[in-house]
Amino acid sequence: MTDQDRLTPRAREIAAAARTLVEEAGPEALTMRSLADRLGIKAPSLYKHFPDKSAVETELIAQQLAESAEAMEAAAARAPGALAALADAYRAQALAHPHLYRLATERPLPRHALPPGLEARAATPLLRVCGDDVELARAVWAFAHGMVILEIHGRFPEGVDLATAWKTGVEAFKR
Amino acid sequence: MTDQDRLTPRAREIAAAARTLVEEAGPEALTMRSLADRLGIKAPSLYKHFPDKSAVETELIAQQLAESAEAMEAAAARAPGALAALADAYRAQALAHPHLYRLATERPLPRHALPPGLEARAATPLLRVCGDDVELARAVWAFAHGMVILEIHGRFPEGVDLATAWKTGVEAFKR
DNA sequence: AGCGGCTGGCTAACGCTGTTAGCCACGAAA
DNA sequence: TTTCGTGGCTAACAGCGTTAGCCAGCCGCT
Repeated sequence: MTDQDRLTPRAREIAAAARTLVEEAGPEALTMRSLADRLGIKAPSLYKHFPDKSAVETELIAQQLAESAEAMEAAAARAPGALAALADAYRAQALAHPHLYRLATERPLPRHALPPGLEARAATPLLRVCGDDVELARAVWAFAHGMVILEIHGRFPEGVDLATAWKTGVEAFKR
Repeated sequence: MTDQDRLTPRAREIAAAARTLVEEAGPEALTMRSLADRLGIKAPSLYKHFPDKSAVETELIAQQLAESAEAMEAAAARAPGALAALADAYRAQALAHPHLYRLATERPLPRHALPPGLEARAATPLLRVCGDDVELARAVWAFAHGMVILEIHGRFPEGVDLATAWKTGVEAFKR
């Protein structure tokens, strides 16, 4: 299911503008008025295309999830069985879209409004590389998410070598 | 440095009310008006005690950091060298105050406004148990934060056994 | 005893937010 | 040709953080 299936063309334009807004200035900068401005219309007109603001956000969350899944699948195809490659792909995709990653991550998942199967798809490559050990996969996921989100929020001391911490973590989980 | 040193008595009352508000209904529920209501005053009066809303939040962040540090120190004293004990303490403290944990965690740290040394104090017990290996400590911290924050946001499937995932992670990092 | 000034309240207001109600112009279809 | 859905619009509301300006009470000083 692509966005073609669930979004009208105009809604797709709006989502694209919303995405630019978020990627440029963060989730807080996504306002119905600023979004409308960017499209040359007024805020209330947006409600002809999305029921409310959270529906716009949900669309962006779905995009981020799908693109993260794609990145993981590509990494798994490129280097089968390599946890390090998966970790690199996860990190790279997240840091390429830090604001989108925050949006997709720092709230409860709107599961009911997400394309069915998307969540599972995003999890599959890691699960496979963990030999279908779900407990291990959860631990690795927590590690990766923790590394990314702490880096995005600048919680590590400035200018530290995070590559080494990633390596340390990946090695620890490798057996 | 306790809050006695940097807060007037009235400011401490306000911070306490703010904390109740956050713990009961989450960071989004902390409004200057709802906070004033709870104290029986009007919102603008709050500005006689705090320069702005973020200063109130910073005080709560400092409390959370200090209490997390205390929990870690106690665990380290109780079971010296035991990573698992530290992990348990971290998890328990965070899940006992999930809203406060989010507040303290899901934004850049207001380092300049925090009591000096607090950040380092919070990090020390883990660093010690990692044999002063900062890279390892960062990886473990990322894992623990990831586990907590994913659980708080309900990102794991419902009703799964997170204790096992914690154990898996802790074992992996134990060498 | 009287007075000055600080402390901590107050009301009114501004510009921002999401959202709604209701109106209207246009294009396609019957 | 008429009807109707589509997608704009304005006006408005309640709630947000925040500022300006006012005033009552109290503390300490002369």
